[in-house]
Amino acid sequence: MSPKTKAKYEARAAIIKALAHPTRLFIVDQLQTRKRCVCELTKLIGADISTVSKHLSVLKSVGIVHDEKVGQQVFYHLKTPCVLRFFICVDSVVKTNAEEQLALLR
Amino acid sequence: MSPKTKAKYEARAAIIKALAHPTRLFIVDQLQTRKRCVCELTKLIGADISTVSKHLSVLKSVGIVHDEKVGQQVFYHLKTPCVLRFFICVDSVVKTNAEEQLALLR
DNA sequence: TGCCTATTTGGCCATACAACCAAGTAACCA
DNA sequence: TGGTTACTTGGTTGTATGGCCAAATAGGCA
Repeated sequence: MSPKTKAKYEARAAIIKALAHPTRLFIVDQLQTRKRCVCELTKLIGADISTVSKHLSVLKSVGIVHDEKVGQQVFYHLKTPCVLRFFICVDSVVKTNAEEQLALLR
Repeated sequence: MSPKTKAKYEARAAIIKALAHPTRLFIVDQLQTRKRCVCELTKLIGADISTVSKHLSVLKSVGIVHDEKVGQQVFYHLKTPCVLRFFICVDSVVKTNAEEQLALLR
């Protein structure tokens, strides 16, 4: 693989890597409808606020979300809603796997 | 997050995690046109064959690729081509990031 | 059968990740 | 100004990942 090709796939992988965590996928899904502050996401997720803050900074660093400070709160919103389309494909893979698993039991 | 919700996002994350590596993204891209054996992919990638084999097993374990043994060779093919659509969105994120980076320099 | 080729698996090591707690920063309010 | 709330950052620890080498497995051919 040439250095140029390698760099291309590394750039892509960095974005996908940022999505490759259940909590971050949940966050992306929650931001689908509206922007939310860290405190709200923390309540929904049920982890330490520092953990949630770090997940958000991962998503922000690759440009998937954007943040906006309003008073003492920081609101995050989805910058690239196209990532939501991932779910459609991913869910179809999950479903196919489950069906194949079932078929094996017959 | 309820246990059920958590399980849903964990299942999704497992699929995305399998894609979150430059070499595996390259493999998926290469399988877009036709199935290929491990040896061919190994040449294209330029890593140890054991490394490539492990990457393929990661993709296989989550149901993104399928393998088929023909003689001494094992051919892998893309089982869920919808993952190729990820690239469109991901590349747009990469491009936007680059543009914003440029804008900062002005 | 015995060798050769293709691939997988196990072992090892270095690095990266995710979680929590604790400490630091920033904005608002009394 | 001093306290409170909201958030981020640093530190630590355990676990997962990715790479290579070496060994094991499997199919084909002499």
